[in-house]
Amino acid sequence: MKDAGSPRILVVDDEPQIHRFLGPALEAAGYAPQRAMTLAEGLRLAAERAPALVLLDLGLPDGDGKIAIPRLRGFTAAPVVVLSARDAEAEKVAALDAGADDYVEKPFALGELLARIRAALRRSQAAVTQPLDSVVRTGPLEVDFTRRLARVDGGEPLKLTPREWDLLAALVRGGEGRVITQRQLLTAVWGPAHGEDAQYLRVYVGHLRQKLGAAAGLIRTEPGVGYRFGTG
Amino acid sequence: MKDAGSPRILVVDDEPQIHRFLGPALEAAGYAPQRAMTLAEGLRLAAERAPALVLLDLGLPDGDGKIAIPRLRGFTAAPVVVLSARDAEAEKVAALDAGADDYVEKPFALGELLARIRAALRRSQAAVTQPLDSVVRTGPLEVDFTRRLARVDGGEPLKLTPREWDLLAALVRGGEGRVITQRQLLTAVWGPAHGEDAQYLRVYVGHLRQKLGAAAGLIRTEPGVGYRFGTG
DNA sequence: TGCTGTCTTTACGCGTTCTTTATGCGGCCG
DNA sequence: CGGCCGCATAAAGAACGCGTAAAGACAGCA
Repeated sequence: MKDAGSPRILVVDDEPQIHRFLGPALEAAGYAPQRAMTLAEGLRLAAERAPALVLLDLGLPDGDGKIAIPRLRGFTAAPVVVLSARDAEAEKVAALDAGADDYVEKPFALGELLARIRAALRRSQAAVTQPLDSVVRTGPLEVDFTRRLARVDGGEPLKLTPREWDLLAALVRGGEGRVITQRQLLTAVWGPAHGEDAQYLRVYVGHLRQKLGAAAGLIRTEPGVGYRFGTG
Repeated sequence: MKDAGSPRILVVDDEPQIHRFLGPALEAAGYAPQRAMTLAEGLRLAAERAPALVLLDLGLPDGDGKIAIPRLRGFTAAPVVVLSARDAEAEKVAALDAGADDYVEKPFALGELLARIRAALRRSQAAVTQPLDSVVRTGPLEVDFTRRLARVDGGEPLKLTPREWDLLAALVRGGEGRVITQRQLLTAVWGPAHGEDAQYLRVYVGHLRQKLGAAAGLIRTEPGVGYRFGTG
């Protein structure tokens, strides 16, 4: 995405107050705000103006904003930052699962919103230019993402089934020391539909630990939450 | 958001005396007071001028100040400090539950009010930077939200159960010195259905204080209201 | 058809965590 | 002074989550 002129930011919200507040603020921050009051208008403008980023309110008069996310994704890769007054965890997860890039709860500080906008734009830039490292070493474990190989202590490549590999990859990609929730792992490996089947995880984490042998300790359980990958 | 010039403080109160008293006092303290006598005017000014903080009286001619708090929260995260009559503890709790950041009992000492204003502004400033680095240090306590870790004096990570972690996170996220009501904590950790089971809080705050050891003093009880996190 | 490897599902033991109840303490008001 | 309320702490049974094993389902393949 080119940075010619001011990046356009499409604001989809039905409250005039929000537009009064955000319009000048976005301009002052060097963006060109586009204004839409309904979902239909938002989708139309997103198609016509090709904004660099979309700020999307979830509570719109003509429908739940969540259903708009897949439709937006159909014709633009612009990051979607969801604005919502609902602080319900479930809403947040549903929006992110639907493809939103970030989520800002509606008592928002302007500074935080701008920081998240910058971060989202930075990511969308980086996604185009920066390939992920294809090989990651962590303690005795070496994971080669492009070859879909994993080995321990430089020995023979592990014989992993597809699901086992996906699970290991999801854990390693999360980064060392980072907790990855059960739902994140389940949606990454089995898809959003199986976000509740935690038993799958127990079974396959068990398989992985067995095959990892000396590196089994790299997968640590975070009870009630998920798993954490890494040493120490 | 630019911090050019003095931070604006919106004072919403129907008593001219209060404005006569607070106006010069706030100016002398380096703020730019904005004056509103009614709820409607206060909301309008809050949207137009984007004040850094709102001082809100609860007893206004055109409606209970409490209902204004969610509306303010819809478009700004500027902290709201409530001015309340002394003997109305229920009012105080309701305002905090509605999203107020702090309360000052009327009649108030100017020094205390200014101190609470400084604290609230400090918190809102911190809120802009915190979500990005996600590590918060407060006295001897260090909390890493993305890693779900907490440690005291740089020692070993605390072994916290899910509920204990959720409770600590809710307290720390509130910011240093901020009061969080029992209901807010209960709904954050146990869900809205358990908004009344204050005994849970006593049990788990007890567990937390025990595990925090030297940092136990960071969780202070606010009798009849909730808990306050932070030093001093 | 039978074999093989993978995935899904069920069952169960075990340790941890949560919930609930009981009890003591201190402040506040009549 | 005595009773009441809210807070803090301890303890015990109930409930839950984790890990493991193992059986059935299903597809690929000879």
